[in-house]
Amino acid sequence: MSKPSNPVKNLLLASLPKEEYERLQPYLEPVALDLKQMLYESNVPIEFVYFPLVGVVSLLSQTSAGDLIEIATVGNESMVGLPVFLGAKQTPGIAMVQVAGSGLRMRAEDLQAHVTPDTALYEVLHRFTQALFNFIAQTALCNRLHSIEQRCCRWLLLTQDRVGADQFPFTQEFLSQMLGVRRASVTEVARKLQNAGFMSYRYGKITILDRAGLEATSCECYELIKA
Amino acid sequence: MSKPSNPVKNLLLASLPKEEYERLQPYLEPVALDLKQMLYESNVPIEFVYFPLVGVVSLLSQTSAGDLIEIATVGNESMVGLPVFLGAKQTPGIAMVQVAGSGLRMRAEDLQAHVTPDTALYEVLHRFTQALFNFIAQTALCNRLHSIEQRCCRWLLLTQDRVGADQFPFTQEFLSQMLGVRRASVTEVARKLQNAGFMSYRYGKITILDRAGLEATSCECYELIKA
DNA sequence: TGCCGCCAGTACGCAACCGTACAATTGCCA
DNA sequence: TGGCAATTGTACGGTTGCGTACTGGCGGCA
Repeated sequence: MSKPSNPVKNLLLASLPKEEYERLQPYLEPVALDLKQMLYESNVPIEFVYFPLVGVVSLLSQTSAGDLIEIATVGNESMVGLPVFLGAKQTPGIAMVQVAGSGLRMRAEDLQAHVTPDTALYEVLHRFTQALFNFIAQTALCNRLHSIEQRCCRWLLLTQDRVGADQFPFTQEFLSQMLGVRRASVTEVARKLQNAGFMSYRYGKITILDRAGLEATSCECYELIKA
Repeated sequence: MSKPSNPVKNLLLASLPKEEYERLQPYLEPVALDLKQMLYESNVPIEFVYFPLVGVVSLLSQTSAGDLIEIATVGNESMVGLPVFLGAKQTPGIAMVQVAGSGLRMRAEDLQAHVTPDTALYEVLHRFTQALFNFIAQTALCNRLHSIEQRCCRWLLLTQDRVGADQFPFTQEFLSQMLGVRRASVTEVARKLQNAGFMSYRYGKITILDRAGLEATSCECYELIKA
């Protein structure tokens, strides 16, 4: 369908014309994305933007009390560091690696200097901005209207989509922080989902067994975000 | 400080150089913003973008069940119709007039044609996009972590800021929909706030009496959004 | 092999909020 | 002016999720 452009496994970069990708390549540097690594912190100038290849990155907001809440997640379909693109040096938000992987990074100055309005990447980032908007809006709604069980399923599905494997590591404690609920609540839901045969887990590792079951238990937000 | 540019009371337009504003003026058309008017609906192509002069516009998300939730509000400091700027014809979101007023509107095609990357407005809209991002992220967090009373105060404060008057019309039913809670819950909070002397109201009209009191009862989200 | 730190299971009382229903009040308009 | 619709007040039981605490299982590391 679409003309083959380049072999990079970040979909955003992969969508670029070959020439443009080659022009940007000197500014791209491979990096590991380590679990719980902070890609940027609250109100600290952003040094790099990241194009994930493998793994999942969470965008978080935090209260002055230190509570963290996941606002959206970003995978290999997009970029971490949108504020740079939008002309901000820093944001009140936080970006943290949720599932370890790897990516390409670019200095914020290079993005600003070389991703100009006449480039394809610029255009794509605009569209991605809109998509992220919809994601966050859906999260705000979901946080207000849906149960822990529903949000839990939504999270598992979204994460699995991005990881691309049936199994991935994370603790209930971690998930409870992302969802902004008690760890005990996650345990209860997890047991329920395991009893239903939708997933199994032990000691920081989860295996998805029945996506359809999870989808049925999740809220519509999952479908909407995916689309 | 800033050079006086033009007398328009939309702060976004007012920040433009005089020449640019004059260039855009032919495409701007004054309109009334009527209570509960839909400026755009879910997944319907957006025809106009709006620069509010007076009044408040809510950005909403909705579920398939028809529940509406307020995601952010927009006043005379900005523009309604960001998706157009970001290259989307439509969004799953909704924009509805929450406090009646007036504004200027521009056809979506005109915005796309005349607000090009070399214009000041383009640059400003980028920054505004980032600001709206922060707003929505804060809403998502607030929806998850804060009480109805806190969110109620936050809403009143934000709305008063935008209205610029101590008194403005709205019903508890309406507010309950914005916050995504029961009408009865709003009634209870409203009575509490009235007894505390922070506000008074009757029959669809509210008067703010003690901003400091509201601010103390509100969550920090108000301060953060304002900044 | 045994210890210790991380992780998950479970329980209990409690507060917030919901769904719902019905009554009381206000203000518009016929 | 009287009636009606819109708005607000209030109550009640039920559910969800919270805060907290304690227990037990797992696995790495000395």
